[in-house]
Amino acid sequence: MSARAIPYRPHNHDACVSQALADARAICQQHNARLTPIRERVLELIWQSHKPLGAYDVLGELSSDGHNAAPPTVYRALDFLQQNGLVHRIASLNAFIGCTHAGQSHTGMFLICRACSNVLELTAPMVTSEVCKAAAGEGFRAENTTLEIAGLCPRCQAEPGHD
Amino acid sequence: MSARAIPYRPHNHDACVSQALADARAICQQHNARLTPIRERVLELIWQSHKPLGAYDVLGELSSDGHNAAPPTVYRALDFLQQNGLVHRIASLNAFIGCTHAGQSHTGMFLICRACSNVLELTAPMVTSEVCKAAAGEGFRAENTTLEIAGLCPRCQAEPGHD
DNA sequence: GCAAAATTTGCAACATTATAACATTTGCAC
DNA sequence: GTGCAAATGTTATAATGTTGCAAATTTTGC
Ligand SMILES: [Zn+2]
Ligand SMILES: [Zn+2]
Ligand SMILES: [Zn+2]
Ligand SMILES: [Zn+2]
Repeated sequence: MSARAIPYRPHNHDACVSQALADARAICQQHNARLTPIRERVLELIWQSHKPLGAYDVLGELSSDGHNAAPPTVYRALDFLQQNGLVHRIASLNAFIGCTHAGQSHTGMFLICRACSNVLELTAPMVTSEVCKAAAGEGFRAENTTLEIAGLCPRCQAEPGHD
Repeated sequence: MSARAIPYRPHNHDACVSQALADARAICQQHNARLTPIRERVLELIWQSHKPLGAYDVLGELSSDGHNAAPPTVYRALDFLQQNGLVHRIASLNAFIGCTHAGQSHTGMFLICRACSNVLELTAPMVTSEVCKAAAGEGFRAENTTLEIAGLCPRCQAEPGHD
């Protein structure tokens, strides 16, 4: 059996953050999109862990920074990051998570642990194709898929309640 | 090719409502759950169409009824109906829709038309099994799946913008 | 460089969705 | 009927998200 995915094992999370920021800079350059300081800071905050973060949590962190931000500041930054495929919104949690497939065209599928809150984003081609098939079977043209799975991650199955 | 699903063709919607209410009464009896007048009325309101309805829309309709309800009344009724598998919450819309598979154990998959708002609930066993397979591949124990697909229904592909 | 245009940010108010806490009423068992 | 549990009423408040407009910044055209 293969190794657990990143969120499920100890890892150097600073490397996750650095990578995400580097990717973001590259992608924004390609898109001619401006990754301004606020946007970059919001992305960094979103990436502070593999747990999704609410908009008002981001707002709170910005305030701790000494940056006196209002909700629109955060929502606009999040919109920008979503537009550029750098973060995803988790509808079932009203929260946001850094995309681990930035730059790749993909349909995210999110495994959300109800015990530790960590989220793993997967691309599952077979799932995507079955979803399209099911929709097509009803004559429906699928454009955007929300696929969020709540449950227990491997760590929390073994040892409930840890971080 | 087979006929379109109910929401996508003209039909006697009163029959949808009657059926849903009859099913609800039967299911609540089985569960020893009390389908009180308010709960039944909320279910009926949710079923007024195949479009999802927000909690505050329900609240407004109750007020029109002359019933002076407050938000908790509606949310409690909706919780009850969800518990008993009679309605689903559409996370991506913050809205509620009548379950078309009440009484059957199922994982709902919702096709949401962005033009006319109608929602079709499907059960797609192949999708469910691929989702479980993908989750299991990461060691994740899936408990609850949110699967919502936005796009264009067959009618709106042919003739955009109608009801 | 410099003015005009476009984008981004600041800011205040507001809208929508959902819950908490506690009192009151209703249905049911005994 | 009394007592208990479930359901509902009521008030207030929390959490999430948006609108509209002004000020600042960046880009563009010259
Ligand atoms: Zn990490
Ligand atoms: Zn992604
Ligand atoms: Zn109908
Ligand atoms: Zn259903």
